[in-house]
Amino acid sequence: MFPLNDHFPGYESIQFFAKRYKELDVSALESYLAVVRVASQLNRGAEAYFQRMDMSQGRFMVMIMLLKAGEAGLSPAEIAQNISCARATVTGLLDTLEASGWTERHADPGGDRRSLTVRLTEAGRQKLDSILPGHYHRIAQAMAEFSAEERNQLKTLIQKFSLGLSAFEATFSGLAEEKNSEQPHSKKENP
Amino acid sequence: MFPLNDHFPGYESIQFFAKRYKELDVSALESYLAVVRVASQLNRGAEAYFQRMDMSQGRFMVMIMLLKAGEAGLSPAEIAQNISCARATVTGLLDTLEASGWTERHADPGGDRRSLTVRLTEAGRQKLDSILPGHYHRIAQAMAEFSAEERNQLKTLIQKFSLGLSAFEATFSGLAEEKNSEQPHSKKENP
DNA sequence: TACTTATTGTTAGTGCCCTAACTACCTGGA
DNA sequence: TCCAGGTAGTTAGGGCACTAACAATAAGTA
Repeated sequence: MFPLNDHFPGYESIQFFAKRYKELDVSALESYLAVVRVASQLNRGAEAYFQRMDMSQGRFMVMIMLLKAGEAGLSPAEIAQNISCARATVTGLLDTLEASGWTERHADPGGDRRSLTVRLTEAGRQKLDSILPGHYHRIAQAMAEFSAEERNQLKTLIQKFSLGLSAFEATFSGLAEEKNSEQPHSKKENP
Repeated sequence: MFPLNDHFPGYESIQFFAKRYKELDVSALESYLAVVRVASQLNRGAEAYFQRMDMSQGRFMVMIMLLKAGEAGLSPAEIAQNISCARATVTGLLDTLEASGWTERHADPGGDRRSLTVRLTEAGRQKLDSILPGHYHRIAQAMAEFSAEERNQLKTLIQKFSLGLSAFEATFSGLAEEKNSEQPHSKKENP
């Protein structure tokens, strides 16, 4: 009923590709695909939830950051860095958020006339109060069957996986790009 | 150097939110965020790799499915189902793939004049041969430090997590939608 | 057989995020 | 002091995947 997608990379399927490509490490691919699959499921689920709340993942992340920043606020550039997206993307997100009345742009109190300070409005805080409990509930439910030890194991293994990925990416993007300051895409982390 | 994004949901950050929202299950959220973070990293990495190869994740998945299908080919509707995307999306992907000469649409041999059969061309197969070894190499590298047992643990825990997610989604999307045949979004699974 | 209902692939239009290119502004060395 | 070079936010334009609606065709039923 809800098997996201059973067709795809089932065991026989992996065998098929393993025969054709000797670089394929079967058990590595199995774990990898399991993670990818859950990633997709996660993303889909979150997107659906946020959509029901008249919200998007990107806008949500901005609001989360601003809630945490409090009165001090954040500049668009800081937001972009924190949620790992392009500055231009933040402009768009803020336009939408501001149209809804959930954030405000103010002149930088520090006197840099290029810079802005963005703050959550009271309405914005209330919006988050209407979204976050359900969000956290979803997450708690998803992990309900996990023992404390399992949670730790999962976290640890995933982090190790992340390290493995990073290390590898680093080696060869290091050659090609070397110095590519403006950090591009990536995204999707929501407390 | 490559910490994707350290700013975001660090431990102190979670405490901050835990104070504000009692629904928040700290250890659940920690594991959840670890997965989400890796998901993002994964996606970003794959996207970067495919882009370098003049390819996109969606088009790649279509080609993978077609390679597996062989001479029999697949209809656009089947492709959509297999990779969990909308039929309209497949139309677009096939337009692009066809323009590159990697796939072809043929009249359905079964005689259903609504339906098409899509097949990989020889050039398409060669394209895959130029992409997949690197792709599998990436994956093998990422998992290189994992013992057989760790790979299994990771896979098992992730699958359990997936089940937890599904079970929960099912309960309340069951109420609202009930009968929403045309399966929408989701995506991102590539062997 | 005629009629209703379902399915196929496509088009049109939307949202989100990206890159590239700008203007305005700041900063640090000749 | 002046000016070369960096940084802030924005605009313009593109890619990809989605939904909604469509015409053509198939299948099920009275």
